[in-house]
Amino acid sequence: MSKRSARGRPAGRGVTRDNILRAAIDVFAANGYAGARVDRISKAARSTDRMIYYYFNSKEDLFVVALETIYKELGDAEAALDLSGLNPDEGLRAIIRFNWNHYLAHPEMLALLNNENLQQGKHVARSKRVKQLSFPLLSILSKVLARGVKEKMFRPNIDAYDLYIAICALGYFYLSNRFTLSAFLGRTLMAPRSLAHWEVLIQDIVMRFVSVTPRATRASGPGQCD
Amino acid sequence: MSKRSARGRPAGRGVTRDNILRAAIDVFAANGYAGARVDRISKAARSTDRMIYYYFNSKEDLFVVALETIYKELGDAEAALDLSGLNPDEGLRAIIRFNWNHYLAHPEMLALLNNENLQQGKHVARSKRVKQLSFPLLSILSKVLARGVKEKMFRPNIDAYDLYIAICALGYFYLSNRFTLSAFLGRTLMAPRSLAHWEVLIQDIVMRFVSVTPRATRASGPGQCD
DNA sequence: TTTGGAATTAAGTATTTACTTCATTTAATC
DNA sequence: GATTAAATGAAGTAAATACTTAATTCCAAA
Repeated sequence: MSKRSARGRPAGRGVTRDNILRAAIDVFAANGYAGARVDRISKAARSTDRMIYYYFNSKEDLFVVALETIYKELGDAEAALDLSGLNPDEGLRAIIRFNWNHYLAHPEMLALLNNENLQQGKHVARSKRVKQLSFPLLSILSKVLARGVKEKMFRPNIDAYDLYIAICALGYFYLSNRFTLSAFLGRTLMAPRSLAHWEVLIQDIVMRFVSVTPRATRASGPGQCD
Repeated sequence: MSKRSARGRPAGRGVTRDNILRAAIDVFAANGYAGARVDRISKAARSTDRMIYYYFNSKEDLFVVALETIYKELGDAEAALDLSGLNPDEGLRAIIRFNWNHYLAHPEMLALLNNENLQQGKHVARSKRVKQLSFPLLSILSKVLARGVKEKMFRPNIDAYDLYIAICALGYFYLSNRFTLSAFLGRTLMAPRSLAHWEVLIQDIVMRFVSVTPRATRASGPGQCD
């Protein structure tokens, strides 16, 4: 229990700021905007309340930056996605898996977005930085779709936006609503087998929707694992 | 602006209690559990803080009852669903539409469930009353599925739970995340045309998934309306 | 070596918030 | 009409909470 006697400028530049931001994402995700307490954030960041107002202006501004951060991380992850060398079928499957795995790896994102929607998106609407971010996945999806249509693998007239929303929905809802779903269905949803099963199922549903010929879908019985 | 001078037992039995409960559902839905203020609930109910603690023990207990209430209303609506005389295809479509329209008609439900999931389902887990409620839709879905398989319209080995989650996901996410989705996609999602389009799309996606022969799906271009 | 400013600590403050105490009033019952 | 208990009003209270004021320390450039 070493007493932190350091003052002035102990940590490297911006380290405190980043600690606060990370702590804020966690605490906001765990407690919601209104439920998150400023002093809990500062404690989790091993800093003080004052520093929050020093680096960010207010609790609300901090929340906006937290939102922007997770959006930026999504955009970065999308940009790193490489689909070259995949045919439309495998390309689309890769997109679906990417989406699913990003949600799985970033539960804070789901929580923050849920919060933002509970507040009717008032922060996203205001944030200019979010609007400036780029999210390549949608255009990647568009191209894969078009390629699949050209190669007669996918049906024409499928809207990329619609498809994107459907892909997100199937993954997001399963994870975001796992607690009420679990209670409701009396089923465990987070076991590795269950997760792997759902990952396959999402792909099957989407591929069946876009494909011209309903190719033999993989087994869909519960508990499928790799 | 009649000044309410009444005291004692002015309103009919249980009216105040019900006013509070309705107000609580609204305020919890609009602000989240932590963001909801007791005095805002009492004001919205045209009552006083005191009455909240008289009829419900605490803010938390009130939230639990609010949850139980919206769950009960879902169960009741499900019980009123009549699918007799429909073939499996139309039966499943009716189930999907019912789900979608229930979400659409009860936005408070989505908000409350989101909240509950943000709190990791701690209230649903505790509530005995929720566990005692009956939700007939799942068994209805099971039967429709089985009938469809028997009549060679649906593929075998489709899990009813999986299908139920998928149906919920496609509707729930679209509505629950409409604000961030709107900002993200730069699209209006709540226009009547958009809603009608999505209602059709959900059905197409699900029917394509379960059907043995991918019958001609209805037009999927954006902006479909009846 | 001096110094200006960035970073940090300590200690508030005014307000809000969930919840209570206690007296009071009305409706039903005898 | 008296009695009783359910229902309500008025006015608090102690704890939390978002945010400030102000003093202090360390780093880096001049």
